Amino acid sequence: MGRNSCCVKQKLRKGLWSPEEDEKLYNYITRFGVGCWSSVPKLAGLQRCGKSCRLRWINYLRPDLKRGMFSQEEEDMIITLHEALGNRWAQIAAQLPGRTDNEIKNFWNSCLKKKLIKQGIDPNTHRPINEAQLKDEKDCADSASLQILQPRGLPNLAPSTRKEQEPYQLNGILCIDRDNFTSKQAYDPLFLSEFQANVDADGYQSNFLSHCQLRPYEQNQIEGNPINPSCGFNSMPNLTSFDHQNMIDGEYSDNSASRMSKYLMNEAKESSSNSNNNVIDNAGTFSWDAGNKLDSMFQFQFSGIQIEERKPSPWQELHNQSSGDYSNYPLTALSQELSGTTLDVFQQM
DNA sequence: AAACGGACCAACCGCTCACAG
DNA sequence: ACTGTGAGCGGTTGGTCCGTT
Repeated sequence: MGRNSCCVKQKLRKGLWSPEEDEKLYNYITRFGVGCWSSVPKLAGLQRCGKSCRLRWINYLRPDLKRGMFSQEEEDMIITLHEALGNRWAQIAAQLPGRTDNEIKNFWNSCLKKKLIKQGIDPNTHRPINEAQLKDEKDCADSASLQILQPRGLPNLAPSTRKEQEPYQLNGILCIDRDNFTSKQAYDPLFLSEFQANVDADGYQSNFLSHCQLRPYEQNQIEGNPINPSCGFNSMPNLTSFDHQNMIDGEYSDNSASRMSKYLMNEAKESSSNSNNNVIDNAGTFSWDAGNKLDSMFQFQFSGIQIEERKPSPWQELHNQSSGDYSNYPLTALSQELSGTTLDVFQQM
């Protein structure tokens, strides 16, 4: 008999999250921050375990999540970091702001692994497959000597002799020895500690944003691609703006994001065919889930074609606008349009 | 049009670690 | 030193999508 999960024990909801649940969790976290995950579901009024709430927030609801396809740079970085760190997805994700460990893990397993194999590279060792096979055979034969798998370029020293390992360069990226890396978090990718720190009794405080924009990685981005510090998340869709009539009632077991985006695409298409401004008029039908998939929708809306090559996301495009007038931008307008509803965290930011 | 299978991704599970008592 | 609890991580699963036959 296996152990029952906490959800089973407490008869809590499992499976996909409904927009209502997302709304509750999002509103709770943005208002109060993350104190103790185990108490979040109770306080937020959710029939979920804390673990599930945490995962949902980290992988889906966080406002700073970057969505859409991985860029070539990100792809290269993942490969390089994987070579150095192995399957330490959380640490790899820490180097890629806006990406989650889960996302990277899935991307690795579904795409990058195959890509490397296609290129004749063993995804586990990052060496040419023949060489890797030979090495495996050698390792088996040489099982007496216990060697730790090390990234290329590292001196092959036993752990005990590598007490103070210097960071090293790997394909231009500063890396730290795996052992050291494990014990040292480069930085909190979720900045939840800061997030919390910036929430007081009055609610959410605006300086969280400025913290977000001073991340090392983003600083690099800013150098070549200035970000207007004033825009932040203002353009994010208003979570509280649901029209649940348009959603499937009851169980959301069939509530896949893809399906939702399809639904939204239809909404958007209909809107644009009726009137250019109707996107805003129909904004009330956007769910939070919908907002998460807006990237792909905007790709259609702005260019008319599905963009496969690297292009700035709509969010980036928005950031890149140097003038402060975003009134023509659908999402911004959406946010403005809906600002009168219940809790609008973005207003507080 | 239906069936099938691979790809993709969200979410779960179980383990480890850190920390407080 | 031990124990309990919560957080975090990585592996795995299950559902859906989508292309092919």
